[in-house]
Amino acid sequence: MDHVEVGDTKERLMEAAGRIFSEKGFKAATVREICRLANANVAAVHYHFGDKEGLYKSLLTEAFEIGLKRYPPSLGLGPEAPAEERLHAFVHSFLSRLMGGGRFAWCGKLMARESEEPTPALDHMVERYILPLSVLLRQIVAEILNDGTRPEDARAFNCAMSVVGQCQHIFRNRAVIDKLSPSLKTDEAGIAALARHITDFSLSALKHLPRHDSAQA
Amino acid sequence: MDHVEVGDTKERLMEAAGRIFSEKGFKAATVREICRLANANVAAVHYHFGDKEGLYKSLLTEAFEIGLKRYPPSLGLGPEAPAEERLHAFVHSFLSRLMGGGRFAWCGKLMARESEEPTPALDHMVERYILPLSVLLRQIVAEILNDGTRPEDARAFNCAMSVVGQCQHIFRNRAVIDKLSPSLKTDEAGIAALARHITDFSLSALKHLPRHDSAQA
Amino acid sequence: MDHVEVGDTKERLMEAAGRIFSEKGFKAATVREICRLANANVAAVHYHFGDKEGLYKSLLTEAFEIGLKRYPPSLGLGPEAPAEERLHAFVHSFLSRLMGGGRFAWCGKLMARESEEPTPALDHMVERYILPLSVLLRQIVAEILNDGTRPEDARAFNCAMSVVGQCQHIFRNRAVIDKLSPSLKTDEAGIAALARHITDFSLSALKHLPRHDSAQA
Amino acid sequence: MDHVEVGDTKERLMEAAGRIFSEKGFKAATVREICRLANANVAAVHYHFGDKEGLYKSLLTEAFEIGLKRYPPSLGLGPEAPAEERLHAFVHSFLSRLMGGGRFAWCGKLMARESEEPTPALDHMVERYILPLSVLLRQIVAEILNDGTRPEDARAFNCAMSVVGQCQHIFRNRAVIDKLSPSLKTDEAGIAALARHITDFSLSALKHLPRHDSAQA
DNA sequence: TATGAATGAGCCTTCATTCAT
DNA sequence: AATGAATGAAGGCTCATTCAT
Repeated sequence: MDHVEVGDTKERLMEAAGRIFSEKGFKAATVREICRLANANVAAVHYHFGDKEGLYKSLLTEAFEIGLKRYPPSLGLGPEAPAEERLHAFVHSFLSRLMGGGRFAWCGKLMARESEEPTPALDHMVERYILPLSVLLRQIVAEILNDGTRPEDARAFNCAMSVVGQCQHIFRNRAVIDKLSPSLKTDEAGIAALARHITDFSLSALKHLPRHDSAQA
Repeated sequence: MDHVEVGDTKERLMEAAGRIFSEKGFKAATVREICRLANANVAAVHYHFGDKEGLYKSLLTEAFEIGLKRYPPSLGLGPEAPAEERLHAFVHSFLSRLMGGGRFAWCGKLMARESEEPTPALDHMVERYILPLSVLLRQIVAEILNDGTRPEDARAFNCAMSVVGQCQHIFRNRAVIDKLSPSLKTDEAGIAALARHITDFSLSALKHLPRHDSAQA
Repeated sequence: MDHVEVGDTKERLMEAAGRIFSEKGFKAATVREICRLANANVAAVHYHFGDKEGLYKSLLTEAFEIGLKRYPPSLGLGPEAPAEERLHAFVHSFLSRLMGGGRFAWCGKLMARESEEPTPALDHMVERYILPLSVLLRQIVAEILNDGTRPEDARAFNCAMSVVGQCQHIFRNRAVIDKLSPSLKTDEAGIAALARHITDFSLSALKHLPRHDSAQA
Repeated sequence: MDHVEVGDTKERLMEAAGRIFSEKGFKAATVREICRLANANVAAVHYHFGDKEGLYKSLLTEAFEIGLKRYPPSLGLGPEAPAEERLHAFVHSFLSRLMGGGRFAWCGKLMARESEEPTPALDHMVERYILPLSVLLRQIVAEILNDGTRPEDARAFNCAMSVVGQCQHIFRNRAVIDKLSPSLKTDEAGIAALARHITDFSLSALKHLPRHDSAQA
């Protein structure tokens, strides 16, 4: 990875910051490294974004905005599509955001990082982006459960966590998984296969989940 | 949290480092902060452990050793116990290691951190601790699937990932979950409830998973 | 204090620079702050004045020019007026330049600053403005002494320093004086009272100063 | 001026900081420059004093402490000595503190600087050191006035300001005075001569000051 | 065994200045 | 005549580490 070369300084800075922040986190990333990658002067960060945190905040908003536009959680399906297909779309898009390569590969990674090591910017992100995603998934889950569970019930929330947890797992444990199962690929086909498995696993679980699930909260 | 006060300097250092490293990660943690918490001199780290990384490595081994001793994945069950119960034990112990409080609360957290941001020490940890855990879980899973799947098959591996992913999820997304569902507790009872849900969800999935699962690898 | 709003860019820049430089000194003042106050672009300074020092130099000349025009050391008195009154005028105008408010409040302050932390521009200021002031005061002093002392004698010089020193004192020790004597005002009436005291003190001294004043130089 | 070479690092740092701060003021002085002069590492400042401001505060206290010990305002005279002599001692010691050379030449300069550009540390300095000096001088002045004026009266305060103002003047206007009167020396003899003049001027003033001095507050 | 002191590298930030338009 | 963008140097500060005792 040598230089980001497209766009004006501000764009190059965001692209570079996206890569670095998503890989190392806010603290461990350095402005110098970002600027080196963006082929820009250190002072440019402070001119365009005020300070390191300002750059991070701008980036975080863009990350959600771009990430959700590029891989929308419905993948084009309307709300009238079968819940099973909508679940698959949710899982597939979620995985793609996290694992996908290309120009905006950092978006999903940054979203995930912010969730694990929150900064003061998290509050707004939850309200604006994450809550709607959570609601959507709980609606799908409740529909599949088909046992009277409502999206706002703890039962639906727990199941939604089970789905999302599976999606994040490979992203969060990349190094370990590469060692345990070196042949597991994460190219487009690999992602598709993973999405298929997670969807199947979750569908199978939801369709037969015993009603006495003693969920709290 | 003011000072660690038990044991000699070396022990206090490890206890303190456990707390700090597990909360902030290797890079963001500072030797000074650890020493302040341990009520020790900055130079003590380098005397006892060579350098910051040496301290981290010593700690990591201890983390797995202590963590797995305190919450063994079988929770006392023998290999002859029903697979359903052994799955529950695996999940419950996993959650306890990550979320549990008390004297060695940092062990599980540190194990998880190392998996997400690997250091050169990871290789050894995988061989010595993680691989056996993975094998154990895949055996349980294969037994529950009961469709000819062997522990070393990709099908079992994927299902094992589905289980572990659910377990890690709440730990990795603490801040977001606290906002989405503020009433969700993680005390002992809360952990037990979560373990019940994850076990039920996974059992339900495994018992009805269609055979054509097109897993790769 | 928000923005300077009168005049074209160059004028606004000088007005703003006057306020900032006179309050903070050359080094501590920043071009950015001046431009913000002048509602002008950072580059404007370098366009109009070459660099920060160029702006300062232009300003310094203006400061003396405007300051001495606004509060001339004679306050309108002719050379035929009694020496006592001319001394009072000198003291009063000096104090007004330093402490007075209003549109050009910065002029006197800047003159005093330059005297304390000289820049290369000082030489010219001394020749053009300060020396004539010094001569004027020494003439007044010599006339009051009325013991054969000539304006160019060390005796007259020392007495002139005594007068000027009293005038500058309150300006230079504002913060301390405010604490020692919080009720001391520096509005127009306060300045007048101070001028009265300094004049009385100095007149009393000059009229009875013993002849054997062993002044050097 | 190359290096400060006596004492351990902390002492060298304070000596060097004394010189630099007293010459340039808090803002314009740089930690790097101080450390270069002290032949110490930049980090040493932060180790011994926390930060730049901590160094300055430590220094300021020392400045008053050392300065007043080296040149006590009474110069050894007891309170029973004639007021005229005590005034001379006050003036002479004040001048010596400001203009004197030698090992601790910076003490008086730093005291004066703090008075002109106050930092948050000023409050304490006023209470602890400056107020007693002010009281002492006002007692002397009131005694010389011998017209019923008490030390706490505005009349005494104004006269005290007149004395102190004369003392500070040469220090604050060094560059200008050097140009107006190049032959004026500030070696020990020069300081003594100046002290004699200021004392004579002030005594002459105080002894004949008209009673109607319309001083305010 | 343990520690107060010291160090050099690197951090984020701010500065006066210049460039291209 | 004026400006938004960009720059290299320098600012204070913190870091992990080492030294001398």
